[in-house]
This record gives sequence, C-alpha cells and structure tokens, in this order.
Amino acid sequence: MDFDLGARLRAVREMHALSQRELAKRAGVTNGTISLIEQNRVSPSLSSLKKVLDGIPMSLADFFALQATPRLKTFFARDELLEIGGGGAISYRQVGHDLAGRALQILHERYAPGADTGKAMLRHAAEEGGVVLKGQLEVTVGDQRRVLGPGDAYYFDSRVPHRFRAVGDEPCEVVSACTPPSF
Amino acid sequence: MDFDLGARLRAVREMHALSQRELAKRAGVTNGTISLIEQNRVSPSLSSLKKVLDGIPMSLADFFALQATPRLKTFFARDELLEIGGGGAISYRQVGHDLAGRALQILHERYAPGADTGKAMLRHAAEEGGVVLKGQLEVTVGDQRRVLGPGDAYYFDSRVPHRFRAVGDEPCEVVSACTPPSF
DNA sequence: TTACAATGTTTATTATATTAAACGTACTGA
DNA sequence: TCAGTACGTTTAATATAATAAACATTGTAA
Repeated sequence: MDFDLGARLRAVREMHALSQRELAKRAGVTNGTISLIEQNRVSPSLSSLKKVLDGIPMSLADFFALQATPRLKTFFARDELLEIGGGGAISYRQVGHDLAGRALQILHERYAPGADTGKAMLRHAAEEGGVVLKGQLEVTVGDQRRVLGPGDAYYFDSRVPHRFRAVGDEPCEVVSACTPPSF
Repeated sequence: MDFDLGARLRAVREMHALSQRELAKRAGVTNGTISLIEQNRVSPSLSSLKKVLDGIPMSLADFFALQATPRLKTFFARDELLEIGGGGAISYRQVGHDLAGRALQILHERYAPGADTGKAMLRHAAEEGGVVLKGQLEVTVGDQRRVLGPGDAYYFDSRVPHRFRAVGDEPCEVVSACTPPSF
C-alpha cells in the first residue's frame, strides 16, 4: 500500500467523533476489526471496509479521493499572515501566502483612524463582503453610504464602485473575503 | 455491496485488453483470484484489489470514482452542520440574506466553550478559510490538527473532512468564508 | 483430424481476515 | 477509595480470501 489506510480511517472516524465501538455497532462489524484495520495489522476485505464506511457514513469514492487531494498549507499563525499594507494607514493580513489558483481571498484588515481607500473606488470582478470587528467603518457602495460598527457587515457585487473609510477616533478592524483574488 | 465490483473490474480489465492471466501476472496475484473477484464470489482484500489495479494501472480513487454519484444539495450541508452544533452552543450570523446565486458565503461564528461541530462535512464547495478573533479553536482538517488563537487563521480545500471545536474556558469567535457549491 | 495454446472456471490447500471475549487503561461519580 | 463505564488493544477460534493446480472451452495451425 502506498498510503496509510489505517491512519486515514482513524482520522475520518475521529473527525466524526465516533468511538471504535460506536462505529462498529453502526457498521455491523466488531470493534476489534476496526482496531486492527486502524493499526494496519490487516488489509480489510472490501465488504468490511464498505460496511465500516457506511457506518460513518462515507462513500468508498470519497474515502479514496482523500489520498488524491493535494495538501496545501492549512494553518497560519498570526505572524505568518502576509502583511500587505504594513506600516500605512491601512494594513492587511492575508490568509494564505500563495494565492495562485485559489478561489478565495480572505483579509484581516486594520484601518487607522481616518484611513480611506480613496476615491478611486477600485472595480474588480466578483463579489465581496466582510464583518466589522472594531471601530466605525464608513462603507460607500454605488450611491449607498452607511457607517458600520462592531458586528455589522456588508456584502456587494464588487463591480460596483466602492470605498472604505475608518471614522471616529479608534482604529477599525475588519475581516473580509472576496472571490476571486484581485491581486 | 451496493455496486457490482466484479463487473466493474471486468469492464476495466477488458477495456485495457488484458486477459485474467496477463493482469494477474502484472499484478502479482493468481488468475484464479481475478476470476473469483470478477464473479463476486469473494470480496477482495484491499491489498489484493490494490495490486490488481496497479497492474492495469488504475488508482483506487479512480476505480471508485467510477461509481461516484454527483452529490447534489451539498449547498445545504452547511445548514445541517450548524443545526447539529446548534442549540445555543454555536451561533452564527450569515452575511447577506439569500445565499442563492452568491459567490461567497461569509459567516460570523460564535462557539461556546467546548462547542464542537462534531461532524466532518464533505462538500463540493471548493475552498474555505477563516480568522480566529477570540478564544481557542481546535481545527481538524483531514489528519492535521491544530489549536488556533486570536489572529491565527486557516485555509483549506473544503472537500477534505474537517471539524471545529472551541477549546479552553472562553467563548470562541471566528469569521469564515467559503466559496459556494460548484454544480 | 490432431495437437497446441490461450482463455475463463473450479477445487483442495494455505494464508489471512473477522469474530467473540478477555485485557489494560483512563476517567467519573458515589 | 471503590465501583462502574467507556475506550482501544490483544488473542484463540472461526470464517473467508488467495493460492496452486487441475479442468473445460475455444480457436488455430499442421
């Protein structure tokens, strides 16, 4: 075997918060069978593996498709987030460095008091949204304008001209997402 | 088994213009083994099936993908996820009202201490990411697991089974985004 | 026809997977 | 502290898969 069948089954089982005995009961096999499979001490018959996956439930196709999934970097520590506008009035921390081919761009944004994306109102394709965490953010989309506070959010077609501006005395913090990446 | 494994193997073998003996030789099994499998008179061990497919050659993922039925309604899987973890332990607010036709789904999520999605979801939505704002969130993606704190983030292919769990004493807060199902 | 080679199938034996039950550990509440 | 429970692991017995070899059929060439 060129992949760790046991480890994969164990990962999937634990992901579903099932004990070996609980899964065994649902699958109609014994807990010992699952234990031995997870330790790679046996190579299960397809009928057994099918029963076990039915108990989760997961299809054989999905189970084996997991090995074909290319693994990207998944977790990012705070200081690993790419600082895009560092030092300026507006700074961005981008979730994921290497965005090539990715379908989403997620940003943790900080606006200094009074910071403004400017009047240019960049137009990029697709859609965009975000949640305000701290401070007050004035959002202008087309002819609509509104000041958002913590917990407020926005969502719009980003082909419409738009603009962000931090108002008030304190810094403003936002998490936003847009698709596709516009950089 | 809810599908005809033997017939599928036979079809694949004949498609490649291989005799049972020729394939057996390449695979390192006996011709009898292949005959019995194709007649569904045995349920092959995974090690045997793997050897046989290697002789064709074809991956297990491809072999089982042949039976894969297109998963519709994956779009609603997220709602199911939230219902399961619901009852107050996990609350969320979706940015925007009607999700239909949108390119992005953005959620502001709050996990009570110990709250757990408890389910590994398989979705057709391509990618997913988020930023932790408060508390400690244990994120499991495939067989990778990590505890994230404020400012930390995650990003992954959401077809991989995944799970979120709030650890520690304080509530956990996250803003996440994912691309919609691809039909 | 005859002989031969290649095909898929079947069978007795051997190897292995699965079961049922026991085992060890850790956690929990009385 | 002591049961009681749930967990993963291990082991002897049993069920099943894999092998090696024989069997049956078909097609082809001498």
